[in-house]
Amino acid sequence: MADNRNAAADHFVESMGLHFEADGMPRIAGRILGLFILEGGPLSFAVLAERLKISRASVSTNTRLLAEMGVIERTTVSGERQDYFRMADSPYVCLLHKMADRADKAARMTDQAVAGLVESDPDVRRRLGAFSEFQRAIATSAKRLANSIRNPAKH
Amino acid sequence: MADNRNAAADHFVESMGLHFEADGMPRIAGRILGLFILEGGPLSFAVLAERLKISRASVSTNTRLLAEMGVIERTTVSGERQDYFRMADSPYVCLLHKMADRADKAARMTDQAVAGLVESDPDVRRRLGAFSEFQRAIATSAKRLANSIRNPAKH
DNA sequence: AGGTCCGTTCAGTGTTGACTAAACGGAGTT
DNA sequence: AACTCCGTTTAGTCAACACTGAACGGACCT
Repeated sequence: MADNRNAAADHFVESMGLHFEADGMPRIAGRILGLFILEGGPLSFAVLAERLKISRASVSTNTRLLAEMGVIERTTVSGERQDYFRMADSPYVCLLHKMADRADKAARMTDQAVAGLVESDPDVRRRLGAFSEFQRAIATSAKRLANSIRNPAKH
Repeated sequence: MADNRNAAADHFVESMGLHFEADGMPRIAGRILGLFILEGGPLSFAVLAERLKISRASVSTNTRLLAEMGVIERTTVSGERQDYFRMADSPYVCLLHKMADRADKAARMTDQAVAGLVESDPDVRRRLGAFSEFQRAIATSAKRLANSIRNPAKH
């Protein structure tokens, strides 16, 4: 049967699950992405549930999560009632944007703290500024990487 | 009293806790780092517990976590039996290294999957290669950023 | 020795969140 | 209409883990 994948593929799917989990995301979302990297082509809702041995509810939740992140896209197949999914054109760019957003948020939060300080100890401002700069550096670095992926005219 | 900080400072400490929690780390670790950014100077074990209103057990666990990450360092004060902690010289570089390590690990994991494939569908190899490249790009980007922080002789 | 001040470890608690099963609603088919 | 095939939502379960209190052990002082 076609789903009798070899051990390396299974291990990859599982590792992607753990990698996602270490990132604070649902393990199943990682497994789904892993399966798409391996299988590529559009996969149906039902196939995802069957291949990964997960409930339809988990498929629904995690496909939506991945779709909102921009990693996969929902498609349809003519003559089919089922939903199908396929990888987005630039599946990884959105992950970088997400990283950049989080860092930007932390930077803004820090700047807000600086603005709200009553005291003016220069050391405090310096340390807060250093952290804010650090977060902004992460954000710009992630954005730059995202752009270089979008148009590979760089090198 | 000296610990009657203003609201902005308290809010910053709490926000750092949430920021860390969103990263999959203990909330208390973030609060401790936030307090160090604000207070700077060496803080004693007991002061950390008192200021943040957390148990000594939590202080023990999370200071060790931050120390292992390289964000803070354990110090001593002459004539004092208590442990003291202060921010490391480059507190944020280690965070970048940690990020780089995770990406490198994912890249290696992916390459391992490629090596273990029995089939040779070029599309599968291409997609796996793209993901591996993506992770390696993150790793090198993080390392570059770490270096630029270490010696700001850049740009 | 006893006593005090430390930090760590361990058992227990509480909470968060992923995951599931079942109920639900919508759309197509008969 | 009733029926079937979908995907979503919701209530509930389960496991992981942060956090605490208490017991522990080590170091210093008397």
